[in-house]
Order: sequence, then C-alpha cells, then structure tokens
Amino acid sequence: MKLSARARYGTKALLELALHWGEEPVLLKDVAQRQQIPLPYLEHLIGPLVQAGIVKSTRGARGGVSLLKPPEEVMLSEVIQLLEGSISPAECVDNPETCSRSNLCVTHDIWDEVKEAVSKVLESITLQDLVERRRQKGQLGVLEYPL
Amino acid sequence: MKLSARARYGTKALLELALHWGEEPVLLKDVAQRQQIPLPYLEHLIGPLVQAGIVKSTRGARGGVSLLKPPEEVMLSEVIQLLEGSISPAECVDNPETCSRSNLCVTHDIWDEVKEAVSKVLESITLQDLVERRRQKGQLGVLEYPL
DNA sequence: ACCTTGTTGACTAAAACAGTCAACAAGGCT
DNA sequence: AGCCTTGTTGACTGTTTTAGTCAACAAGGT
Repeated sequence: MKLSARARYGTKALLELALHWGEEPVLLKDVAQRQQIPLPYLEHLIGPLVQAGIVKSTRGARGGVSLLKPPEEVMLSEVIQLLEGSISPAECVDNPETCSRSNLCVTHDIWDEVKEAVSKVLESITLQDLVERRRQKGQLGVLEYPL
Repeated sequence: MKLSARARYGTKALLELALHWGEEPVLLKDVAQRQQIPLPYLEHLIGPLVQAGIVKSTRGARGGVSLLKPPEEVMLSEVIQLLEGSISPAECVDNPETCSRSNLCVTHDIWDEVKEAVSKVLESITLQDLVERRRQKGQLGVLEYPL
C-alpha cells in the first residue's frame, strides 16, 4: 500500500510551485533543493505535469516552472492519479474482467471500498489547502527557508 | 498503492476458512483451489496467521486448517497489517524520524489522513461481514461450489 | 510402518522502482 | 551571432521487492 516516490515527490513539487503562485517561475533546481528531490528525478516528473496542463514551463534564462492552473483548482487525486497511475489497491477494481468469478468475489468489493475512501480524502484536498496548512505550520511562510 | 498478493490471497484464504467456521478443518489444497491461490504460496501465508492466533492447523490425515478466533472477532485491518506489514502510504507516517523537517512537511499530514481513512474501512469489516456478504451474493451459499 | 498433511527454508525469475547520465532543444542576453 | 541558461527526452543501471517454486522435514492418524 505504499505510494511511489513519484507521487510523493510530485506532490511536494507542486506544493512548492503553489507557494509561488502568481510569481516568477521557479527553477527546477530550487524546487529539487527545497523539497529534497533528486534533480534528475524531478525532471522526469515535470513532463507529465506539463502535458496535463497543471504546470507551465519556460525555457532559457530566467525560465523555470510555474503552476498553470490556480492552486485551488488542482485536487490531489488528480496529481496522484497522474503520477501513480491508479489508486486502487487491487488490479481487479480497475479491470473487473481480470478476475474470474468477480460476481462471487467479496474481497473485490472491499478493495473497491478502500479505493473510494482514499479517493474521497484526496479529492477533498487541493494545492491551495496544502499552502494554507503550510502557512499555518511555519508562521514565517515562504520566508522560512531562504534561497 | 497496490496491495500485495500476500494480503489479497491471505484475505481470500481467511474468508474461505470463515465459511467453514465450526466445521472440520479444511485442506490447504482445497483452500488454494477454491480461492485460486498457488498452493506453495499459500503455505507461506499460513505460518504467520497461525502464530498470530487467527488460524489453527492440524497435521496428519484428516488434518487441515481452521479458524481459531470467531469470524466476527477478526478485523481485516488485523489481517492486512499482519501480512502486508503496514498500511501507511509513506514510510514517514510510521517513522516520523525518517523525514527531516517533518514539522514543516505538510504532505506528511496528508499521507496520515489517507492511512486513517483506509484503517477506518478495514477496521469496520470482519471476516463475519465477508461471510454474510458472500452468502448474499451467491444465494446458494457454500453449496455454490462443490468439492 | 506408512500415508497424509502442514512447516520451513533456500532458491529463482521477473518486475518495478529510484535514480543517473548525457545529448538535445529552446529561449534570453550581450 | 554566439553564449549561457534552463527545461526535455531517452537510454541506461543497480537495487529491491515480490511472486512463485522446490525439496526436505515434522507431526500425526490409521
């Protein structure tokens, strides 16, 4: 039931961008450093996020990445799904045809309920929520960590 | 976020035993066959379940395995935890010391909420619930599949 | 004794995953 | 124009985990 590093790193990266919503693009390098993500790894996460229309990237000097959609419009469920593939705990939840006798299979229903529970949580939280929680935690907000 | 085959197989196996609660021990071979679990694999799941006091095993002719605790006293959370290790979606939920700056780390809180949501579902379902759901599905009950 | 059944541990094959490296594309700056 | 900066892409590697197998063994019934 572990979430992949992909999904965890991706979420942290987006939080970082959300903290800078409306400002200049942030350097990938800085996102990596501040959120403790290996830079070459982060590079691979950005692609899908750009294609999904969540992130905008600008090349060249003074370039970087920034959020394209407003933070309050990005649900975590969306992000996780994009980077993780699917949140269902068992294959048969997404593809009922893979398990024979799904009609009798009670456990199938359980895994589906688990999935729904997770979905519900992740759908209820947006990047904006993360930003607010973060600001509440470290009262200093963005100034907390220089650079 | 996938559940391991260990946990899924284990759950199915216990459901099978719960269906025979109060009867003669069931052969491992039959559990494997009816729940579509590779026998040699199932053998490895039984050990931990016996040690945890959930299952009782009897060797020799007319032996087999049977539930030790009443089905209504076995929560799925217990089973999954035993076979899967932990249900938290991220390491840092179980070991906060592994992630530095956990004080500022907002995502940590999210993963914890996800874990709680899953726990809540799995704690609310016992083997007895599975049995009842199963009986409702296949009206014929145990007779549904001969052998 | 012998047959049946669960127990244990060693082992393998395959897949998934995290992470790296290097070549490249695109855009600003002087 | 040329250089420097920054993101993009794809190939690659090493490690870990996982599912699954095999074979020797232990225990109990008949």
